Amino acid sequence: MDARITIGQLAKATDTKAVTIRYYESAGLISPVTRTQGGYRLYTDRERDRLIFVKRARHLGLSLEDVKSLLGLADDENAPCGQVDSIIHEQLERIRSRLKDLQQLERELDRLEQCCQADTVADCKIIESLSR
Amino acid sequence: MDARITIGQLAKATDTKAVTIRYYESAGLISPVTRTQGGYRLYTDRERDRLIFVKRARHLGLSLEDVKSLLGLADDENAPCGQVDSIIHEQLERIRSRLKDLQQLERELDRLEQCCQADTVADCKIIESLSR
DNA sequence: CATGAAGGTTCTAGCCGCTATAGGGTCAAG
DNA sequence: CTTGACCCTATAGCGGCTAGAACCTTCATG
Repeated sequence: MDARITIGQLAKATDTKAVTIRYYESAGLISPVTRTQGGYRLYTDRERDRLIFVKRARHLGLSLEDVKSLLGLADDENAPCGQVDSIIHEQLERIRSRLKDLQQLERELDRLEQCCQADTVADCKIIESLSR
Repeated sequence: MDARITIGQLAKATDTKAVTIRYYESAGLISPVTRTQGGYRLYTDRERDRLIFVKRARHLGLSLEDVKSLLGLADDENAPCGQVDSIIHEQLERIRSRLKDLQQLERELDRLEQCCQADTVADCKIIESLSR
């Protein structure tokens, strides 16, 4: 119980790279509970869970800053849930906005792709379209 | 005819920032035709057109590297058009792939947003879902 | 012709989220 | 005690800009 693992073991257990874990530490997300005399970072299950949390949140496209906020909120049982909601909501809005942009882009590229049947650049409608 | 303009005038004419133009130069996209004795960059209509080309291509989400290739191709009337096509085609595929990812993300975030009606973090389904 | 504002120059560093490299030190097994 | 796998810190790089410092040029005005 409360076993200590090294960064490499934590990395394997969470499918993260050790360098990334250290980077998260520098960003204030996850710290080792302690270190060996030689300076090796040591973690417990708690940090493993925390790292899994981070990975899930990152998978949602949230910034490290947002993930940090979520971790802070998760640590406080009595914190109001509204802040969590709004982080998720804002992310959803960002994603929807990017979706719109990309859909527009897809249409433009698709149109461009269709329109060129030339052999050389001289007659290329794509180049023409970019030059106007 | 063949009037020379400074970087600030070029910037205004193309709605680009001067720093960005210099950055494009450092990236090998657009150079001034000449300089004043004092070292000011001077451009002509040709560079203005080139910069507009760059902006349009960037608007399609293409990397500066791709834009550079397109510029090179556009300069050579006899270049085969296939390379242009494939740059556009690959970009379209990238966009489609990102669209898929973002649509998936939207679904996940939407589900998450729906599921939390709690007051505090203790009962928050979002936090729970991230912690599992 | 001198002055001063507006605009130009180069260089360096910062943003995000890592990733890679160099040059070392530590740990546990044999 | 040696070996080899692992770990440490520090620094730089990616893309596509953006911001700032410290300085220089240009040109219209008095």
